[in-house]
Amino acid sequence: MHDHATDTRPATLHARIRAEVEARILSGEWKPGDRLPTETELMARYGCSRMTVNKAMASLAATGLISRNRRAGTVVARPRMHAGVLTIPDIRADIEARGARYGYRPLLDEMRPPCCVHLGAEGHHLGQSRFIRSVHLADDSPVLIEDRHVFLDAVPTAASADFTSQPPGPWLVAHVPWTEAEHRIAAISAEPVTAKVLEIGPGAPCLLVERRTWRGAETLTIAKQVFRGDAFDLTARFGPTA
Amino acid sequence: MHDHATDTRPATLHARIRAEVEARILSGEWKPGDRLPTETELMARYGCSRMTVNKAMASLAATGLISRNRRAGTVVARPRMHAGVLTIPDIRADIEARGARYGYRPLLDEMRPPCCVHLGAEGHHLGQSRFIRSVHLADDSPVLIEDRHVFLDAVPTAASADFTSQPPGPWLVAHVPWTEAEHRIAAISAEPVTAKVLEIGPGAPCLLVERRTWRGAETLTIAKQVFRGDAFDLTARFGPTA
DNA sequence: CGATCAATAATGTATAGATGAAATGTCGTG
DNA sequence: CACGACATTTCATCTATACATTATTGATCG
Repeated sequence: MHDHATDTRPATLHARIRAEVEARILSGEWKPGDRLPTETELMARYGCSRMTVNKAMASLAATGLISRNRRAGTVVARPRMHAGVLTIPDIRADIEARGARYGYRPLLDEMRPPCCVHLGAEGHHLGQSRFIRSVHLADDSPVLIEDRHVFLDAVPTAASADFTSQPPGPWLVAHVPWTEAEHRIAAISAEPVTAKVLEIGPGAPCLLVERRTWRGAETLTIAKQVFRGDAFDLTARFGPTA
Repeated sequence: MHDHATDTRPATLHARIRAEVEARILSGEWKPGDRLPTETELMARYGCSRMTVNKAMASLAATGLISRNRRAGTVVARPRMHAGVLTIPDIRADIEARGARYGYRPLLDEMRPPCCVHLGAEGHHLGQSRFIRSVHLADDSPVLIEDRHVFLDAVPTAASADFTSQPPGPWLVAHVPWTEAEHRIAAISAEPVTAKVLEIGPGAPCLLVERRTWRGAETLTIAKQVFRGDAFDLTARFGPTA
């Protein structure tokens, strides 16, 4: 019951320092842009040498969690998702890159009690969520239906966020750092209702993307997106760490 | 002659060491499984302290390019898609995970002159390639058609590889380290010919995956895969570096 | 001949101090 | 008052050294 967060593994000193700093950032105690203690301060706090602190911080900088600058100090990096690893599908950028006008229209926005969310065999309890169903448009024609749950236990600030003009996706990546994400991608036939909303023939091919994002063991959000197959494709790029 | 590989920017000493070792691995000079010099040897070669060498090697180990063991030394890691960052779709594992029997049948295997490959607006010259068209089966029913180019300038050993019983995908990930990959994923309607091979109705939804892989600036391989939409979905998971 | 165990060689971790580079602050001059 | 030169602070890196850890190696012993 004490497994505070998975497990604190103080294997080595610099690993412990790294883990603690990381925990504070992921917990939100140190927010993006915040300056964190100087190496000298941490050195004093942990009673170790600067090299040890340096190793921990260099490691965090390598993964992109923090950003270090000479003299300017070390700050928590804003949660860009890349780390050079992945370009998450940014619908708006994608649409505008094709020269089309992006549009967003929320259809539904309601609170869902915990019981409403049941998926997978996992007994994981997912708390109360805010559920947003929305349509994304390119030049006024709908290209994507999105059903999204944002779990308020993990992201309490989402309760008061305004999703009438801004879709929840960009808001989340801008405000909430995550540690893990899973995408499930499939090709499906459009169901009649879906087809009507997307203005395509029934049975037309659609791209289904189910995305789930975690911070540590907590599920942050689950999204189910249905794209018009003829209007959209995903690209994911994996590159060097640089 | 000076831009040996992109650019050697010896910003710092350990970065330079890291870059040089990395270059030798990616160039194929040091192959997976090879033991590379000990820290003491590198220390002598670069005329620096062991800590500096250690920093470079630790960094490489963190990204998964090399594997380090006490006493046993450091070896070039076999190119798993490392770092737990991405689970590349392994068709065979996926099929067998569902309890089905995996099958592979090559349909075509020929050399293609350089001129045959033309894609994108890029003027990049892609050399001679080996082209393999194949079908992957689950319990003897076809689920995937794959068209693959392997570029022999970048992967000369592929010229003599045996792709009659083993698909080129697994062979490549086992033998060739890559630095960059791009996936383009779309939902399409099956064309009549494709539908016939996949034993589905014409117009049925299919998942199209176009994958392109680089090592540095060189294109290694381009694959176009058409999955039966009802039989398959992709999952990609991005997780912590641990 | 084979199992056991100690020597050894490699990496992993840590400390302390020196040096370098860059942004900030201060002071002096036009 | 404005602007440039210098000093200061602070972080980044490198060196040198020491000890810890661990798997291989090889010698010893049953």
